[in-house]
This record gives sequence, C-alpha cells and structure tokens, in this order.
Amino acid sequence: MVRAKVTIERLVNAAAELTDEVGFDQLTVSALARRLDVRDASLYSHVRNVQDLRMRLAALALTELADRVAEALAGRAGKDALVAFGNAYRDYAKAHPGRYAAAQIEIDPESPAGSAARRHAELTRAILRGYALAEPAQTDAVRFLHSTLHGYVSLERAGGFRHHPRTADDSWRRSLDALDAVLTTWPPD
Amino acid sequence: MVRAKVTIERLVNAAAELTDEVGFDQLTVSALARRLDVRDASLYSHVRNVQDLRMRLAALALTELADRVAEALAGRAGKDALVAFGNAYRDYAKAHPGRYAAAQIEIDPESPAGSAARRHAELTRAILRGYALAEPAQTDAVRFLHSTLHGYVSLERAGGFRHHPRTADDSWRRSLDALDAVLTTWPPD
DNA sequence: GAGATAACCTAGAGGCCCTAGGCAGGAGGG
DNA sequence: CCCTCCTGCCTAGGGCCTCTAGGTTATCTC
Repeated sequence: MVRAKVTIERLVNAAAELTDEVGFDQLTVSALARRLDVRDASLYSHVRNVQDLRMRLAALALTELADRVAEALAGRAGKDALVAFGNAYRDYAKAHPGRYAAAQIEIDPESPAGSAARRHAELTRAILRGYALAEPAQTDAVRFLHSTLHGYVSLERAGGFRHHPRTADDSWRRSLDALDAVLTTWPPD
Repeated sequence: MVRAKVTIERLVNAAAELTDEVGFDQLTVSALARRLDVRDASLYSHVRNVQDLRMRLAALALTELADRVAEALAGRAGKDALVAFGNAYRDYAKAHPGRYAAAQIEIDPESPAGSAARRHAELTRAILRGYALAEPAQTDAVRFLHSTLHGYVSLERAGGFRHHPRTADDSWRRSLDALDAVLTTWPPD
C-alpha cells in the first residue's frame, strides 16, 4: 500500500486550504482526513485534538500575515506605510478568510503562535514611528488602529456593508484617510 | 406528569443565558435541552434547527442592544452622544458576550432580525447628526465608527489588550476622544 | 535481513443534530 | 361528564463528529 506520507506541515497546509474554503468553524478533523485520503483517527498521531489543530492554524496565519505586512511595510513610512499595512491586512483576510478567522482566536503567549503574535504587534507599532507618538498615547493609537482595521474587515466579511450602494472599497480608502488624519493629530489629554 | 411548559420565549431566554455562560459557538440544542430539563428532540417543535436558534438569539441581541443604545442616546448630542453610544455598546458586550457574538452573524434583511439590525443602523447614523456630514461621507463615517467600536470590543474580549500594563479602559476613553476628533474634522476628499 | 519506528488501520464509546412516530395532559364541544 | 383533538414531550434511531486503544504495515537503520 502506498503511504500518504502525511507530515505535520502537509497537514497544516491542507487544513489552511480547507478552512479558507469551508470557514474556520467548519474545519473538522474528519473533513481534513477525507481531504488527505486518510482515516480521521490517523490524524491524531500528528495533532493532539481539534483545538491543537486550530492553534497550529492560528500560528500559520499569524506568521503569514506578519510576513505580508513586513513586506508591505518595507521602505515605506507615514501614510504610505499605513495604507500598505491596511491593504496587506485586508487583502489577506479577503484571500484567506478561514486563516484570518484563525488568527483571531485567543493566543497563549507561551505557545509558538505567541511569538508570531508578538511579531505582529511590533510591526503595528512600527507604523506609528512615522507619527511620533509617545507612551501611553502610542499604545492607545496602536489599539485604535488595530481595532479599526480589524473591525472593518470583520464587518465587511460578515456582510455588514452590502445593503448600501456605497462600495466597501471606497469607504475603505476614506477610512484610511481618516486613520491617517487622526494619527497625525492624535488628540492630547 | 408535570409539563415543563417550554414556550419559544422561555426557550430563547434560556438560550441567551446559556450562550453568555458558555460562548456563542458552544450553544447547542442538547445543552439547552439539559438546562430546560427536557430531551433535545423536544426542542425541535419550537425551533427548526440550530441555525434557527442562533438566528432568534441574534434577533434578541440586536433588539436589546438597540434598546440600550436608544436609551443611552436620549437627550444627548455630539461627543456626549458618541461616548454614551460607545459605552452602551461596550458594556453590553461585556455583560452579554454570547449575545454580542450572536448579534454579529450575517443577518437576512427579510427576517425579523433584519428590522432590529436596521434600527441599529439608524441609531448609529443618528449620532452623526451632531457632526454634520453629507453623503457619501456620512456612510463612510458610520462604517468607520462601527468598525472601530466593534473592533475594539472584539479585540478586548479576545484578550488582545491583556499583555500590556496600559488598561483597556484608559485606551477606550482615548479612542472615543480620537473618534470624536476624526468625526469633527472628517477629512475632505 | 532484523529490529525499530513511524504511519496508518479497525473498532468502538460518547456527543451532537435531526427525523419519525408514539403517548399523555389539558382545552373545548357535545 | 366524557370524548376528541391538539400540543408538548417522549423514545428510537441514523448520521456525523471527536477521540482512545490497540493492532498492522511500510520504511529506515544497522
């Protein structure tokens, strides 16, 4: 019999493709086993349980996202960097909805996903260098920025912007303008 | 035998309590049946399926949220209204995490939940009256506002703000200040 | 070629969703 | 007061999912 040669890498990659097709909450061990042409029980030698699988997927997604953001940010500063960051973020969520959802689960800082999450946080903070904000305003601004971007893509995905003629793309551009404006003139206490 | 007298109202209320305790994705027909001291199959005469249950919960949550927001907005305008709106929103999410998650699912505009969602959208738009924005800037601003608020509470719930000494409350206040500032000086095209 | 190991298998228990069909308690009519 | 009907709840059962235990086979190493 020919062995399927499932490795943990192939398994997680297949899970990433699957979750983008069916949604993160529909990612099951059974469905993944079917896709790999293997019995479901066989996967439990690679993965502890379904939680473990999801955590690994979160780590993959956070790493991929951080890579794309890092690439988008290279050589840019100020508003240019902000727009590149936002677009990298939104494009990833559009291209890989399942992985994006995976990246939002609660992360144990000690886990391998934790370091990817930290890297992500550092990149977000890097954008704000162009806006010269001191602590604690910098932390507040990071949270504000992250909230707006994440909120936008998550509402857009949930279909919240579909019942209106104004396109999500147009509002997105104006939202980035607004973010740039508010970061530039971050209100003093 | 004493009948449990499950009505659709009692059922949805029990589901709301349950989901706040265990999370929206852990809301199952079985668990709800156990809580109502009834067999799971019995609930299918009240509810078509688990999707139907979730949709009814979404309708409940959207209605409750709209009620609270409407109350918070009464007699307020401008930044005062913005802060009240934001706090009503965030407080609801804190007090009722499961219901808040339920309110985020994709809503069919034709369903009863659709009218609650529309009412919600109108209330959001009402806030912007104090900021005198014409279309399409108004729609962009509504989306921006909603994105930031939803993004903030959802990241806060996911634990994204826990790995830093700056409190989520402090950043929240500053985020509302920033929102007020950006709505006041909404950047022209 | 003989372990040793890794990868896969079957069997099975338990949980959840949902359908089909049966039984009993309470309401209304005769 | 009794009969009937309806509603609310029941049991039985199939299908899918998670996960464990323990057995089998392919491949790697010596």
